[in-house]
Amino acid sequence: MGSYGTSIDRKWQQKWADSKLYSFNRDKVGKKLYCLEMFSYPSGNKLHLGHWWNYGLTDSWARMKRMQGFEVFEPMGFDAFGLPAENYAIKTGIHPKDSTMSNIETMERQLSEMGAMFDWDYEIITCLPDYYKWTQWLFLKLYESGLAYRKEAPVNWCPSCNTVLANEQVVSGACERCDTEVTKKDLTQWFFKITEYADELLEKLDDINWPEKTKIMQRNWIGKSVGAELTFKVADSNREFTVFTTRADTLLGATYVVLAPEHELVDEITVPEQRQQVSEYQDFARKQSEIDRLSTTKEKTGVFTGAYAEHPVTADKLPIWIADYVLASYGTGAVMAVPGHDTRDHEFATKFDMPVPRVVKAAGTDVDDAIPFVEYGILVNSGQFDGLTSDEGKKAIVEFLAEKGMGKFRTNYRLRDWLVSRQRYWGAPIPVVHCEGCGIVPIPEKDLPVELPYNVEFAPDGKSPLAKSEEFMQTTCPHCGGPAQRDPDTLDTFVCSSWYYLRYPDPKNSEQPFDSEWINQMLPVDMYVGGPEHAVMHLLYARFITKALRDAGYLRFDEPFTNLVHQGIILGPDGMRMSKSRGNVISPDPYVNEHGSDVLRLYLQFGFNYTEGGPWNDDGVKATARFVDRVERMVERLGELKAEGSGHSNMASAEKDVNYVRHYAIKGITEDGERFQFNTVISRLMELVNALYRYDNEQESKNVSFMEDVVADLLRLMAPYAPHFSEEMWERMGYEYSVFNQEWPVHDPAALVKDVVELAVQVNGRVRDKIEVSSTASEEEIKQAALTAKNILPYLEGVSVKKIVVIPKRLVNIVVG
RNA sequence: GCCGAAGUGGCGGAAUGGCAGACGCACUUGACUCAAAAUCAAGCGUGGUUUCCACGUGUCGGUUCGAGUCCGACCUUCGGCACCA
Repeated sequence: MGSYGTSIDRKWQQKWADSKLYSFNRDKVGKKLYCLEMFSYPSGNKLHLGHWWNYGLTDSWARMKRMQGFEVFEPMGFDAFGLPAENYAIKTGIHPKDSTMSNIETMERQLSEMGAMFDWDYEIITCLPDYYKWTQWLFLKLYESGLAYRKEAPVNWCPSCNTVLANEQVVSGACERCDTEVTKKDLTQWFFKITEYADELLEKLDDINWPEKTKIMQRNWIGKSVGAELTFKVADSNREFTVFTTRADTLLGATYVVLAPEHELVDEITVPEQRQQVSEYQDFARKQSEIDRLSTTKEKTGVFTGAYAEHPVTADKLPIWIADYVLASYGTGAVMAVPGHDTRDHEFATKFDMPVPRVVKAAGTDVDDAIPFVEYGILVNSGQFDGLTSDEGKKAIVEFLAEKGMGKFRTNYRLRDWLVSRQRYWGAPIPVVHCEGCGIVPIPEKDLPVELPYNVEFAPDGKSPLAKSEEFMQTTCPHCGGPAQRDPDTLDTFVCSSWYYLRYPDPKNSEQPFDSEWINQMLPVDMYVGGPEHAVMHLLYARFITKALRDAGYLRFDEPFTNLVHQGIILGPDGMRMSKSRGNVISPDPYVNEHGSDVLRLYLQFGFNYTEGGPWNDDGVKATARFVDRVERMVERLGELKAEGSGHSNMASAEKDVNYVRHYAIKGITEDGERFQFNTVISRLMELVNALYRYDNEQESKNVSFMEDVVADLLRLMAPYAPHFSEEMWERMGYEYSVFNQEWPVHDPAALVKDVVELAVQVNGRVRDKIEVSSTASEEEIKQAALTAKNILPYLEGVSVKKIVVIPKRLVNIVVG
């Protein structure tokens, strides 16, 4: 057994700390590389393998960058507000602050044992007043910019617990605590106007180096659609409503209209005889989740209101229905139904026995094809618009209505404004007061933070916990000095995490959230690494906040994260997501204690694909422990050989072979490490070690100084991936501290040129023989060698050669027929 | 349901459209050992008539001299769906 283990981990962790090896040198900001890992949420009491997977492996990437000459900034902190701590408090009576701070302490210890380059001088914890003071400041800036506003919005409501539920707490339509059926309730809540930035959020995706799939998801989430808003009058009434449509060309095919069950007009227009049915249907819709409502396979439902709308062109009477497939939150909450040309409308009309006229036909056909026909084509049965193409028709119809003030072109987004109010305790208080005389009054910046009181009642009883704290609620109006009440809600924790990357480089600043001059040098983040579960929401919110602060004059860059990588997810051994309730959470501690931190790190790197993850299985941990021992034995062996003092100094073919593997490894490790492909990095290290062993075993007389050069390169290459161990070996080789101050090796292309290369020879795509040719052979020489290869000749008898494809250094394919 | 991915030996996983299975695990055999462990060496996709041949990357079809890789349809699993973070 080798000597590597936790005592070597401790030794180097201590030395790194004492020598401040990883302290960020502000004078070198010109060479800065801001490497950020999504910070941890301290809900469980311990770090699990998923954290290691994210932080440990990204740290290896950052270490390589450091050796390549970058001044690496790699901070760590905690996203400490949130629902789980509050639920835990309701269950156990332990205060969220106490449980959170104690979890953080444990996690800090475990993170130190990982041996990452975190500079703890820059730690941030979002639930502490010196951080959330600035989260509140952010709210005020958005408010000043007109980007924060209040409106009514529904929340999940449990009538039995009398409380607001998170989506997570609703289990198949029922409250997770008491199993009562969950309904919706409207509350006035704060929103951030992210939709104002919809276009920029869409366009600037082109400028950032993110996984393409993430960009696609964001594009789809924003969901830009270009269309028109058309106005319909309610018959025999002075009321009217607008619909959003991308297919104004099909307007003449509209046979009815549908309002969302929540649409404000529904109660006003419903005729008495339909009232009961309508209100029952509204209840039904209220209990459904949005995902259910958007299902395209479930049977369509809906109810007639008894009222009619006037068709804006023909003045025909169109029945007004309500149906759950129309959402209040998208477009105008109302649609014109064109069953001949829309799949959902078609299903609905068929079910309720309504006519299905056709107003668009495929260009160049007389016979109509599928119904509904959802493609573009030529307008028919559309009166004055007949014969126009769909594109021309859209334009003509909207312009025709626009003249009458009943239509306009309009772009609509699927993206909705960001609801930031939470009726919970464990979050940053919203920094406004409600004054009877002055209305909503923001707290002046100098009075921040609005501190979260420690003593409150968490029990769910229909009120925000803060609303029950008199001491917190009663205050004076900063404007008129009269009595006022604080806002009892707290901010969504996504607000805390939407700007933390701006605080990290300047975390102790008590005058401002950050020094703009400094932050404009340190940002944007050069590499951001976190889970794919954050592909849309967190990343979109952070991008929005960056843009909002830029426009408020605090930042000079447009995008917060230049490069992004998503690590995959390490599942429990059962293939399910690790969770306390499933009892499949794997702790890194036993592995660290038994084998040392680096063995776990190496195994995670070697055993999985970083962007895919997979179920945990520790069968291979022993293998990486063995690899580490193998390297240690090679270092010892080299010591013996040096002591013997024998050997030679030639670079003969045996040395050249080792040198090839060495430079192949340097090239591969540099390239694969760069793109987070750690499993092949470790493979290349193993191949290099295997080559050294083969050389040592097979060569009677060895070139010891050459071997030492190779081992030195091996340790440099291995250092990012096994930092404690490599540092120890580096010291044992008698080299100067620290291996992390060494320059990253660069491969020599000449060492990778082979004199003779082997080519596969195929006949009609099947490998039939192999030939060896000089690496400088011409295409003609290669063809001749292939055509005369021993095993090829039988395949050429009685057929003619039609074509020969030569792929240099790979293969020759002889096509015969 | 919608959006986005992924499916390769007994297992983890490699493969700029170019010899599928690198590197490991497990297993088998040999060396060393009184023995075991450790270590070292060799073998290891399936089938067959075994210097060779056929088959083989979720399923079916297509493009190509050549497809794990590109295209179309489908199946399964995973991530997200706006109050878990």
